[in-house]
Amino acid sequence: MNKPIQLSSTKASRSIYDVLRRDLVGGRFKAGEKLAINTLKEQYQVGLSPLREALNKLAAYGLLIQENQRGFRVPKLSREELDDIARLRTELEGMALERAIAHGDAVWEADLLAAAHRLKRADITLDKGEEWERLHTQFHRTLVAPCGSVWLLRFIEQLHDQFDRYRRLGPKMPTIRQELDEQHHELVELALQRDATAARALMDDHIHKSYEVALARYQQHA
Amino acid sequence: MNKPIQLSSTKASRSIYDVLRRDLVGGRFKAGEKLAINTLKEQYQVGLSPLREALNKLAAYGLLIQENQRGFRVPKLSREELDDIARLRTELEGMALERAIAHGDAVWEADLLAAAHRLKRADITLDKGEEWERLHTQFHRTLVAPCGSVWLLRFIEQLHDQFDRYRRLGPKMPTIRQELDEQHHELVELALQRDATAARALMDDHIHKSYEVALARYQQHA
DNA sequence: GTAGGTTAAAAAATCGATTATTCTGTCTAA
DNA sequence: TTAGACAGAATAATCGATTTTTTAACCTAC
Repeated sequence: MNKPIQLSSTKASRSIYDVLRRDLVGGRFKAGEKLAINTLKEQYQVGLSPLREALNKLAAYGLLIQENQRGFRVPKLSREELDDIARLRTELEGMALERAIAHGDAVWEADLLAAAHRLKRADITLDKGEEWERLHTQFHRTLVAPCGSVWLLRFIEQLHDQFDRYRRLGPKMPTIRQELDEQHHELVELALQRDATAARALMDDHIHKSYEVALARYQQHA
Repeated sequence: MNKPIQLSSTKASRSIYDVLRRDLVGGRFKAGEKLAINTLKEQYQVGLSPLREALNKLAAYGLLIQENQRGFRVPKLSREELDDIARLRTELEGMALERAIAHGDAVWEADLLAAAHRLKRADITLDKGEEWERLHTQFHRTLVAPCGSVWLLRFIEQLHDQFDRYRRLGPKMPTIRQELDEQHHELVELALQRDATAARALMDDHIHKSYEVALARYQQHA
């Protein structure tokens, strides 16, 4: 981290939260790293106040650790936490999927097909950049959207971000990655068939496969 | 809201977050109310920067709504949201309780007895002020503490705060309140007996009774 | 009489500078 | 030689003032 990153300007100060969140999830900061506020200020070309407010929000969200009078730090990663996040994500996202299948209407079906299609188009190009990540997140969000619980969706989104921090540091593993891509379409099919049990089982497996990708990093080094 | 509230001083600026959180959960602000930052600044005797950072954190936590360039607002209350919070709290706190009963050790047993005892002492005095609330929260936290999931505990705490916003606006209902007090001891007994199924069932009922207290407010007016 | 536009007042957001705290390296004493 | 304390530098937190944006009132034109 040492060069200016974003100058998308026009109101950038308001979106500094989104940019930082994206960069934190994307692993542009080292885990455990201490954030030098003045450096960030220059890198992101924002004032101190908006920056500090964004950092405070990110700390409350769980993407940063705020230490007494010692600034902000990127949370460390651990296998224990990865296990925790994966397990809880399985429970909550499974729960939400069942409810979404029970309540989703025709609009949802259309949205789901559209989200899956956009994701598939991005799969094909194979470069899997920031845009693929966005579409992938959007797909999973659409899948559980009509679950009827605002708070459940909120927690799932938070866990998703946490999980992605780990997953995106994992190795390529093209076989598993391709299986994961295929599962997205299978999830849509099961959802449209309103087969909650099968859909939930597939979601469990989907998260477990992603978990294995993330876990592979710990089995290599450390 | 129109008089200075806290002058506990010494480092008050750092704890403005805690004070505001307590006051928001405790219902000292009207639901839907717009917070006038300059007024808050005077009421709580803090500077603008610490105050704004606290408000930002509270917004990320879900106790405030942050509107584009229009400051902060206390979230509205609705029966639909109360249903959502109660249902999700039942699921998550039940899940955590089962895990805690499976993993809790002897230290936990002692902590639990202590927390229940302190709460009972406070029950007896019957005035049910801020101190009772603190002990009550602490009791429920102790109950699920050894569940093994940092993230689950985090979400439960968040939901607990949200739930309490509603519960504390409910009517007296002394009969139900007394039943609730008694259930705390029964929960401890079942936890010590490691009867996860019965404990979870009792927890479901416990939350449901609290839910009825909170709900009563909507059945009266509105 | 009302809709749309203009302007003044209020409030929120941001900035630049100041203050307080923590960190780091060095010196002294046991 | 090492532990502890001190001083200076670096950094975080806070403050007061400024800028920007929103809100509300008023005016004009249709």
